[in-house]
Amino acid sequence: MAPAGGTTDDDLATMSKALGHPVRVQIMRLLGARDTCVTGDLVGELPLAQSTVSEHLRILREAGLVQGEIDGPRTHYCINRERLAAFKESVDSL
Amino acid sequence: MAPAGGTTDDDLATMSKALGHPVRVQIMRLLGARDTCVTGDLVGELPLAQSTVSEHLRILREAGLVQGEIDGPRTHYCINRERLAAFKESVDSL
DNA sequence: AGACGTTATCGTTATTCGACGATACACGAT
DNA sequence: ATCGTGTATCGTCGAATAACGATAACGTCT
Repeated sequence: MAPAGGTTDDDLATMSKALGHPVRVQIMRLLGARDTCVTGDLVGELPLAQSTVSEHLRILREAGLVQGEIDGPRTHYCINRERLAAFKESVDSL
Repeated sequence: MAPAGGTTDDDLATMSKALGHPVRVQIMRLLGARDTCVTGDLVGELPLAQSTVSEHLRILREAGLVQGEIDGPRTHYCINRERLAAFKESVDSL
């Protein structure tokens, strides 16, 4: 089975797992709406501790769904469009 | 945010979580290739105990991605196309 | 250099997951 | 009714997850 868009089934599982938490879905929606935002903004939108939000961002980042760019003292997060597209393609292949 | 295809973000998270394991992705592929198959067939294809496979099927079933039809002593599993389509739609909306 | 603001990491705790073997359940056949 | 076959469920154990507070790391400003 040729993996779609250079994405293996393990990648599909990893990215699915990352999306397998309501808060992380919400974070993706927030990032999609604003295109980019700082960690603190997300903390303000969510009823969670700063460290917890940071953890969720780490999981999304390690799955490749999101990328963070350090900008001085803060970090700008945005959706990794390329990876997200690859994920959609993998899901479509099911 | 209007949920796509009657699917909430929680549903999206639940289904993503169900797909968040390589074995379950593989099961979906197997079911997709054969259209339907009996639990025993899947056990034969996977290096896992029967009870473990049954557990994975339960998770996929509870997430709605798969449905099992009892046929005498065995159970035929097949992909729930409707729910899978709703899932794809939800993913596309990200 | 020192203080502040922002974010990531660490340590902890309760909960959930993944895998297995053993067992119970349901059905068809004898 | 009993046996055998195929599945699901239960109990258990180790590993991973989710959440938090506390703390460390990094940049910026004075």
